[in-house]
Amino acid sequence: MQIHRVQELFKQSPVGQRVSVCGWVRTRRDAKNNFSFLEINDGSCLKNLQVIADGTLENYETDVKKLGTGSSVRVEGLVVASQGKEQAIEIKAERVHVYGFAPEDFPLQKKRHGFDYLRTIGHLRPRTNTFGAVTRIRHTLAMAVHDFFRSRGFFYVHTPIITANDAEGAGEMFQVTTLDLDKLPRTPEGKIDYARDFFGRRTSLTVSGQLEGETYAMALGNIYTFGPTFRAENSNTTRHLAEFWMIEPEMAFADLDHNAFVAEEFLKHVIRAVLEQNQEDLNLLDSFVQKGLKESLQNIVAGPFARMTYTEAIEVLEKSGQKFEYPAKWGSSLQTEHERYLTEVHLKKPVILTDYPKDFTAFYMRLNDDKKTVRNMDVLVPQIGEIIGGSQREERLDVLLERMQEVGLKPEDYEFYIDLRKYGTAPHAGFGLGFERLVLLCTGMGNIRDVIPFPRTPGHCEF
RNA sequence: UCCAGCUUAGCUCAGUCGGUAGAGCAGGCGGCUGUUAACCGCCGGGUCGCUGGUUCGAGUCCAGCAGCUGGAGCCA
Repeated sequence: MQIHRVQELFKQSPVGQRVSVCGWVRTRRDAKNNFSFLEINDGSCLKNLQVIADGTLENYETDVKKLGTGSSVRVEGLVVASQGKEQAIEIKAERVHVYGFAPEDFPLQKKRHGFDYLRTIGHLRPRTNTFGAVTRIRHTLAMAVHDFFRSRGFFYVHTPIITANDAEGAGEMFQVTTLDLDKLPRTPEGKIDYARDFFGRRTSLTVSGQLEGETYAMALGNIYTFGPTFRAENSNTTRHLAEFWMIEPEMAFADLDHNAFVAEEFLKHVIRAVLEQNQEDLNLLDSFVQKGLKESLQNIVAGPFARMTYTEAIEVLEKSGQKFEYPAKWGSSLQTEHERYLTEVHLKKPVILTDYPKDFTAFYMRLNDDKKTVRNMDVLVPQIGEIIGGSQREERLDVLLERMQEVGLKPEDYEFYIDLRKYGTAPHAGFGLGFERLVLLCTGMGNIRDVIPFPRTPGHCEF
């Protein structure tokens, strides 16, 4: 017999049809008249399916009356109009097969749990309403990312996970090695002999696919990557993970204005997808996790983002009359408190900040004519802060080499990157977006560890 | 890494002025009901994070340690 998904049953309301549903019992309520209500969740949607199981079932006393929260069942029966108010349809069971009981020590109760506790049972937390909703929204976002780029002619490029370059110094890297750490081979000078390592050289997990992505943009035009990245930073915050997924488009013959345009369109596209496809899940999160979530998402897609240069932003902050712990002044980086003031108080919407001082930006960002700032951008959104960082890349070989020297990078370590400027260079631009931060924004969840199925943070690697 | 806070039953939490621990939920038993985070009654359930100190007496005050959470920095 075909297995029906709960979401489909609610959508189609096939009253009178005989169906089969598999899922997990959320709660059982026994009625006196020798029957029980079972609420079954199969993960297809937030709502549970109500099942009427009565004493005529051969295993009513032996099995059905013992079904506790967490048990897994297959229910076969007739779809009928419900007499109750909370649902339009329910199943009158003709057969209830128990795959597995969940004993009384099942850690999830029918009540709400704290997210910290749920984090300690990461294998069971997907069975809660909130994590089901977050997982479905994460899925919608991932699909919408591919949908956005495909519909605009971008090619999906798989950049390497294991890398031999240290990208841009974007962060501390996890080393990849097969050397025996107890018996490290040494060179005559006493250094570790990486020539004898698996790849014959020192390698790490990637911190960004951007540099490799640029090589394909300089051939295929518009490309994007969407894959895992790794940073060994000792960051203990609600916005950082050691393993996270990043989306990095790169566009040939594009300048920063176009880059900003695409970034804004992109954010609006994926948020619209969630607003359209996850209404029930959003309602749950809006009422139990973050009040006003839907409204703030609608606010993001409603109007144009604000645009401002770094220099203008500093002026706004200086004139704000606001007392900051760190006063804003030209030449120093924007603090979290500054970003929050701009998006949440001053503008009350997302803002794209551009043209930061070169001193605290990456070497590959295109130098402006003032020689003091670069053509970069940060997209800041209320609550989350920086969600996108990007730039027009430095396509002029001589300027790039000068910048590398300035920040102490050796050209021989970036030969492939320099070749792109040497042979048929072209203006190009791109940005990077932390996928989990996007999920945070769209779910209203407060901690990034709760929007990725298996979070990795300093001192924590379960499963 | 720095700063602050928290740690009491399986879970969520209360615990006053320092006087040897309480509720709800979950679990068991019974009742009631087309119920819907069902409801009512009864029962079982505790190394109060760990170590030490102050005190006649510490869940409560002090110190150290551990874990967790939040904020900051680094960033996506």
